[in-house]
Amino acid sequence: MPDLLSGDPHELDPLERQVLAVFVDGVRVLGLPRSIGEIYGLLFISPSALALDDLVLRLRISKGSASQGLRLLKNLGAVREADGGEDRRTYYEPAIELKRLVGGFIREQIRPHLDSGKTKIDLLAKSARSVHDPVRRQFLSERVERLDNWMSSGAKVLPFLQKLLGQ
Amino acid sequence: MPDLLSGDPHELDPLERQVLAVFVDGVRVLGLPRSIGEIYGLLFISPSALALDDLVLRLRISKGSASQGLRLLKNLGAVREADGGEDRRTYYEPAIELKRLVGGFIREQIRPHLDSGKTKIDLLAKSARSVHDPVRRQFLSERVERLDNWMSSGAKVLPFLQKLLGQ
DNA sequence: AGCAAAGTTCAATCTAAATTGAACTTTGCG
DNA sequence: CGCAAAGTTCAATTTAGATTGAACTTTGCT
Repeated sequence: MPDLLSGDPHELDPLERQVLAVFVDGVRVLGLPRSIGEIYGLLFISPSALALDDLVLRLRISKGSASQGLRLLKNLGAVREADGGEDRRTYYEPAIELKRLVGGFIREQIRPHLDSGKTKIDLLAKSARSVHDPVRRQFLSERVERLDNWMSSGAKVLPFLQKLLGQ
Repeated sequence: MPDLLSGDPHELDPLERQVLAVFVDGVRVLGLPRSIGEIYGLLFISPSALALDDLVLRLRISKGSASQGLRLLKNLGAVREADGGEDRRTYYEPAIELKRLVGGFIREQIRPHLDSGKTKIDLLAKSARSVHDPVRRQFLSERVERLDNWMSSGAKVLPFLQKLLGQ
């Protein structure tokens, strides 16, 4: 006799779908792929920690995706291994303190770009200084300096952001 | 007799290429396409305003791309039409005040997402309240409330961001 | 008005990045 | 140890979204 409500015990219920949609949207704004939003979203709305297989089954994504997604989320500090667990699987639970999420994102996704940007701009400044035409050199130097100021402002603002979002 | 230095008078010089690379990278972090970085970057490093055709010629992008890119940049307040100009073309120049760039980005790219997120979360809260199992309802309500708090924090932080980056 | 240059639109195409899945490595139980 | 379950890796595939280009509209000069 078939299940009265849904053909698959792993199927997500409507509320879970709604939550996933919010997170899929959220991570897209941050430039992260859909699967990341789905994984974090499901962990976020699940009352108990989940193993990789649970994600594969319930989200219908591949083991590869789940594995890579969990790694990224661990690196961001957005997910941690739950201690305990009966079997030998690793169970994951979401970090739900905004402070931690923001901190991880800044550390992993923002800072590296700021740093490599700073390097490129330093090189640019050098190139600009060695331009022969003095009018052009002057103009370029001004623009490069402005670029440099933007970077500094960005770097200065991050600690404030963290403080403001720290709980 | 061929040109001694480069086959094409429109070709970008190495310094211009470096600048474009910085902007292409920069806009990618913000989730915007490469062409946007190229267009803004070229305007940023050009001593005079440029017309759509200049962008097409120098960046070797299509008229369509240039037109759409300029529209987006105008909407962001990152580019404005230069007044004057000899012919009937429209010439564009970059907005170079960080305040303006940040403001436009927040208004066009961040706020809409925060707003639609808020809406979705309100719906979620409703769904959560109508869950029958009291244990599950309690859990869901807590999580949804947390989500709501995140949104509020995000909304509250934007004015500070603007203030900190203003000037 | 008539015309050509300027600019816009959007379906078709291309491309970069996400996802898959099968082969592989690791883990730890019996 | 030997084995199966768990997890990882990465080349191949798929997909989302950026770009193109040709048809179209708009603009303003003579």
